[in-house]
Amino acid sequence: MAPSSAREKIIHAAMELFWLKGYNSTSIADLLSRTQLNSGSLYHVFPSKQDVLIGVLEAYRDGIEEMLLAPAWGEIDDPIEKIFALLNAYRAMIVESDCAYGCPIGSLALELHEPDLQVRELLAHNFTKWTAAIELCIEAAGKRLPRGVDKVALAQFVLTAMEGGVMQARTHRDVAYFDRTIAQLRAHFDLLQATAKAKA
Amino acid sequence: MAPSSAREKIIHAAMELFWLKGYNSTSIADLLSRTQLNSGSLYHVFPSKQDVLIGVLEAYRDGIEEMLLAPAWGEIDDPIEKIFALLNAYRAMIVESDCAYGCPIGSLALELHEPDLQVRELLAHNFTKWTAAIELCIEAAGKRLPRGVDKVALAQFVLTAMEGGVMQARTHRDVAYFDRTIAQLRAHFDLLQATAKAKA
DNA sequence: GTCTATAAAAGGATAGAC
DNA sequence: GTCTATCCTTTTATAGAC
Repeated sequence: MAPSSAREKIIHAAMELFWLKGYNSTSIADLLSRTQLNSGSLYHVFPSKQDVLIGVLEAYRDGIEEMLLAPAWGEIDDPIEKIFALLNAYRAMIVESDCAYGCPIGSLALELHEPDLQVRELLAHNFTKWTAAIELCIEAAGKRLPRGVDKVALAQFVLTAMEGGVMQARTHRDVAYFDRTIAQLRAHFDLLQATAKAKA
Repeated sequence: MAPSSAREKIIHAAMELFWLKGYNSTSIADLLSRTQLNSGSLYHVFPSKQDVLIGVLEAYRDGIEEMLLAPAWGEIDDPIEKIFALLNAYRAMIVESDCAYGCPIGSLALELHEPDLQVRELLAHNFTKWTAAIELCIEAAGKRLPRGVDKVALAQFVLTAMEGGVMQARTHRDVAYFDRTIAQLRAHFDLLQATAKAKA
């Protein structure tokens, strides 16, 4: 599990430090001290700090199934429960961090005010992969949800609920803000399912 | 309308620059050049950069009615339409900024990873005043919403939808992401109203 | 309360030997 | 690919005259 190459060490450290401190507040010196590497090694692999950021965003993008979805879903089969199990995984991270948790992608998306096109597209792609996974659950729920429901919009709404709930829980340092958001989302799904049933 | 005192000039400039560039990416030099002041004047009023931040957050907190709610609501009386009129005001800011708009409070809440207690409480207070205004609308909607609805949770859910919608619209540089989020929130309110009506 | 000059440190990045 | 040393800029903040 210990990262081997210099590249892996740096990406590993940067994923953690960008998450804990943010991009601008993480210095190259922070990355070097954390990895026990020297600047020559870092700059040999990453010509600039932004290239580290790109590597981090690619790692999140490529690891979403293995790092996030698979652990959250375990043996859960029910597609709607998979959605709420994913949200519950975020809840666990909030609690574990004493409510300081922030979504690494969401935080970077708001911290970086004038990102290069490549960075912005990687942020967007991370969101798209996340919502695509939710869309598959919504598809799989089939007739339990109303016929005319906008599946894309509903999947994005789940992401909205996660991001908004995480932001408020973090700001208030109180997981109840997350819980109330998720309870509302659950109510929304329940109402949709009741609607689908009534029309059937 | 032109700010008079040094303090007002700095707060005015900082509100704009923190919003456009973020807190860490706005330097004291940026504030000085924007205000045409010298460092002596700034540090006479604000002993540190963080004190400027505190002043900015206080200004947002104290200006929420006049700067945000009053313009958004104009002559709208219907309490539920007031909620969506406020969200529509955010939509206008998104469009006006070519989808680079970020909520100034939400962006700061995610950019600042280890804020002082005073800063964090000001961020939280800004959110609380926002959701309190929504809560009043929900109260005013009275029996149009179901009896047992959690008004606090629903008001926070409106903030969640705004923040999540803004985040996605900005990241994808496409207002449609905001629109889809708000459409889902509208559907949620419609379902709640239908429920209230059916039980009446 | 505002001016100019400057300290003191941190930041990203580079050079050239090995 | 990695090492050490260092350049150059930016940044926050201070000093002391006016």
